[in-house]
Amino acid sequence: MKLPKSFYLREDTLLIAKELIGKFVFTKIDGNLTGGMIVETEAYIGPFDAGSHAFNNRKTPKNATMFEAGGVAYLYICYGIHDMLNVVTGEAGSSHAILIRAFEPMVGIETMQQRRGNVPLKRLAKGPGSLAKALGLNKSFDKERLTGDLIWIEDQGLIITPENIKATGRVGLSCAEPYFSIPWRFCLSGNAFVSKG
DNA sequence: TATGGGATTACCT
DNA sequence: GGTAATCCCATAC
Repeated sequence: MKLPKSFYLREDTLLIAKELIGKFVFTKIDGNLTGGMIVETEAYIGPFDAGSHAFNNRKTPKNATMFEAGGVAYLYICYGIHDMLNVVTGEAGSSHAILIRAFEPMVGIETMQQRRGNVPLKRLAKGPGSLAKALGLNKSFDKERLTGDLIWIEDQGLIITPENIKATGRVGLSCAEPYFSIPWRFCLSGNAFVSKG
């Protein structure tokens, strides 16, 4: 079943980030259904997190989407090249978000390979930039609802036990401690599609 | 109006 | 394992 808006509106973003492991993310763009099982996420707790765009409640036109109520997508361009898919969580104004870093391809693999340039299956959606590209997403999908028919996340009843979720420091940040090594990255232990570690 | 940096990836050795 | 590619936008002048 498609996750309802209430799933995203909760304030416990770290819990949601863990719960997203083993869920299924899909997009349907130009009639092409693509997606797979989420195996890696990172939490960004806006106001209290120097690694977040919204640290100290810093609000700009660029990150305004993070201040929306939960249940929308926040797409951000990094290094001018890579689009990244985030899930906004919490009530309006919380500025919490979760970066989807990797999924295991399941549906529409041919379409995703065309978008990615026929890279091997193992690299299809490994890493946030690759993932967004495989799903056909870019900044024009910023602020798109996750409860509509364009981008959504499903619970397919898969149970992931806590022992199978590994928490580590986040990747790619250049911010100061303790934010650099705080374990707010979650991945499915031993899964071959996790981007790192 | 000018400038610097960024939640990365891919390719070369 | 190291490094170049690449471009939007927030900040400063």
